[in-house]
Amino acid sequence: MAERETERSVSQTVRAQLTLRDLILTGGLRPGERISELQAVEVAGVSRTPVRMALVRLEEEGLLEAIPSGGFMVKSFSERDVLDSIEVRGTMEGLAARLAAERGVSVRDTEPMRECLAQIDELIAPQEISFDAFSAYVALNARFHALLAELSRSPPVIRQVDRASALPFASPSGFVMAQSALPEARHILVVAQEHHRIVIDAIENREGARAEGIMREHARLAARNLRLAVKARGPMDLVPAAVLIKAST
Amino acid sequence: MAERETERSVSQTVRAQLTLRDLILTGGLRPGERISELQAVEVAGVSRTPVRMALVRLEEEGLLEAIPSGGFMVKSFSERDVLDSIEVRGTMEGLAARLAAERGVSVRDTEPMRECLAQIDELIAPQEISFDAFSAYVALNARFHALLAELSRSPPVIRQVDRASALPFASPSGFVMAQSALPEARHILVVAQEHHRIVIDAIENREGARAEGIMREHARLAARNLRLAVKARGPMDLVPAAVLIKAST
DNA sequence: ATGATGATTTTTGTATACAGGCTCATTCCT
DNA sequence: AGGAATGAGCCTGTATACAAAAATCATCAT
Repeated sequence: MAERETERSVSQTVRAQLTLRDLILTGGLRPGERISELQAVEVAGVSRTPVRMALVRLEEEGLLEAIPSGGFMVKSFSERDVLDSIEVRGTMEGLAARLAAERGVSVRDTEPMRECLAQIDELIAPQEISFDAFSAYVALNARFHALLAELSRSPPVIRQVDRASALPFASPSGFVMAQSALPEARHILVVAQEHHRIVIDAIENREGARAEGIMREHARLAARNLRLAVKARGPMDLVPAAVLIKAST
Repeated sequence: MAERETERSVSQTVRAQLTLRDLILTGGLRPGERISELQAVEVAGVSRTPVRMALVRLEEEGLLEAIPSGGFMVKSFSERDVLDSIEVRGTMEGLAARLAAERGVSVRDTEPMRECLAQIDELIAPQEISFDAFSAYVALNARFHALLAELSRSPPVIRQVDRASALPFASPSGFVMAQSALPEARHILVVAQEHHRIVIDAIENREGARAEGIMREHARLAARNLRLAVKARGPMDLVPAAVLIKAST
């Protein structure tokens, strides 16, 4: 009953996973809190089997932690954990970029990325960037990073990049919305775009070290955004999974 | 019935996971072959629920691949995939070493690693290394690498290192047994031990770049072992999951 | 008042039954 | 003879029932 049209064809497991993930990310469950399967069943509106499946998937995603005596609890992250997760993602993207550069790519491969680049250019051209433009940037940025990983042409590398980007706050666009309220917003986006441009240039010129280095630095932009957002004490509601980040001790 | 004493207390899920993993790694299932749950139930001797759980876990481990229409198949890897997986592992271990170096460690932290070092020294001292000594090396080497990851004191980094090492042929000791039959065997072990020594030295001296670089190079030793083993066309039976590696096209 | 112990109650782990979908083989039509 | 359609069998996804283990609460003893 009350099943939404949009979710009608997907499996119960996926539906439960989406529902529970959303619940965790919006703070419906407190970090450290044990997730009762029965409770999850009520929320998701499916039976225990797909709920259990969803919990396992969310654990591998990094949002949940297995309790030794059984069951799962919501994971909590220190600010340091978040910064390290970003560093891990940057390291993996650096590897992807380096391999792409070392192994060479055709102009045909980088074409869709250049398209992304151009579209982002348009978005950040005006002096004042609208909230909607930030949203559009998030999608475009995610696409750019996905394409970059694929440029490595290495399934194992792509897989690991994806896993490193799974945590909402570690993902390439994790803190973009958070910075939308910051005065430094446009500046950071301009710098990020410069990074995008450089990594493509480096890859096309087969400069592996340069490509790797710029992607690592690029990820650290997200780290800087986090620190700025924390210091400003305002835009944190805009960062996904902010509720999972426990106050620094 | 016929339940082994050693496996009596573990959960059915873990038992199924161990059984199926072993079956895959020893070639009981061919790469690309669909794993029937019913068939897995017979093999593991438990019901479908824990089998299904085990299959999901083996998928995240990287041994299985989900089939879009449902179910799982045994994953197959090209030689390039294996080499890339090793590179991923080396990159993550490099990150762990760099962070350890940059953030500093106490002598108390590196003490157990120095113990490992000393024990390995004893093992590889004789000119001829026995098969048993190789086995002992595998355990000691695994312990050293685990300790190194922990030196980063970063749960996200440790987690990602572990995931990168999960594939048998990507693990730090993946190709050690394979090289036991190689003439270059002792030489490689001596060089590997030198790497171990250097990474500790670098970390203690807070030389982040050096620590990172040496761990990357250290992982490439495994890559070299693979190539040697493939060329020699003999010791491949000793490498775990060799059956998953499809002949290079 | 505090700690321990035991019973109750909830929760998770496991097994199994059922239904829908997919695969494959057979057959029929062109 | 080749291809498409149809049907049967099997397989996976889901729900639910049952049992064992864990957590909680109350009661009793110190």
